[in-house]
Amino acid sequence: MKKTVFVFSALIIALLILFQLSKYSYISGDLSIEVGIAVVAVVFFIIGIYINKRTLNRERQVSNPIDPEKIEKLGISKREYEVLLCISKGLSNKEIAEQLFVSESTIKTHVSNLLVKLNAKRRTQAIQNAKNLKILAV
Amino acid sequence: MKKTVFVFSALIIALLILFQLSKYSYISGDLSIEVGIAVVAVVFFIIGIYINKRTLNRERQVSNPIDPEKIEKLGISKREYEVLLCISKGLSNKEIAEQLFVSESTIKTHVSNLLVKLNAKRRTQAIQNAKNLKILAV
DNA sequence: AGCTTTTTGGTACTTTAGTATGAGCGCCTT
DNA sequence: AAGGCGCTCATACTAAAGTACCAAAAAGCT
Repeated sequence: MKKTVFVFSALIIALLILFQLSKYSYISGDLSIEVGIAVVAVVFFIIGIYINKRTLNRERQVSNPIDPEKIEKLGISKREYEVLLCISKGLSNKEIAEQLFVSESTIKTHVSNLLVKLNAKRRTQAIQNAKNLKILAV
Repeated sequence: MKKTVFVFSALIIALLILFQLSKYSYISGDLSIEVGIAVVAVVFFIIGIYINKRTLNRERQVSNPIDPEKIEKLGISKREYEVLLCISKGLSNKEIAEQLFVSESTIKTHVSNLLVKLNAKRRTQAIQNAKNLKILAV
């Protein structure tokens, strides 16, 4: 927010400077009005692109956030979420066990708990539900 | 492409008109230079936003297309692709069979073929690979 | 320290997934 | 008409996945 205020202040100052420049150039006659207008046009063209890009990027981030609060609300623990990430990568229980340095039994327990918490019957469904709940990147 | 050319032509014409307007207003004195510049600024600001939005939208579409050619290239048949879609929805073989009005054996055959074609060991991995190959919406 | 939650692990079992193989049927192409 | 391809289905099997229940460390909290 502070940044936005700063940028807009700079913009207004720049505009005023341009106004003054155009006046001086008109009086002194060493710069044509067309050049001044062209400068203004280019500057604001770039500003338009810049601001729009920032806005759209923000929208894009907002449209696909992973929501830590929702994870907590579902009672999914840290370790369980790690397992969920591995499942979404397409790993088997054994592979997950190797990657997290625990036994396959442990992973099975985690997965079983995850399925209950995500209200799913299978791991593939768990992935889908998790994405709908915004706790996994789509 | 035609559209782009048309838009840019219109822009150049508009700019020329603005130039002439500013000259006339300067001569006749009934419009200040500042107003002219302000108009140019606003117009190009809007143009900047418009063009940028179009470009970003195009990028967004390009960044996530499902590529029918790639499906064909992998030798995935129409029916197999239907099964793949069901898998990505998190359905079990039995549920897919019911939805497509065939036996579970048939689905198993399709899935087995899909795993080979997608170079996957499990259905969850098949989903991931398919997304990486741009044949499933991310 | 005492209590709770998390993480870990096991056994025993059921269900689902996946493989291998064979086979019949319809459609299209040569 | 014959061969190729896609779709269908079955059997028999192996391998994963998932359930139920229990239990003991480990970590966090008050």
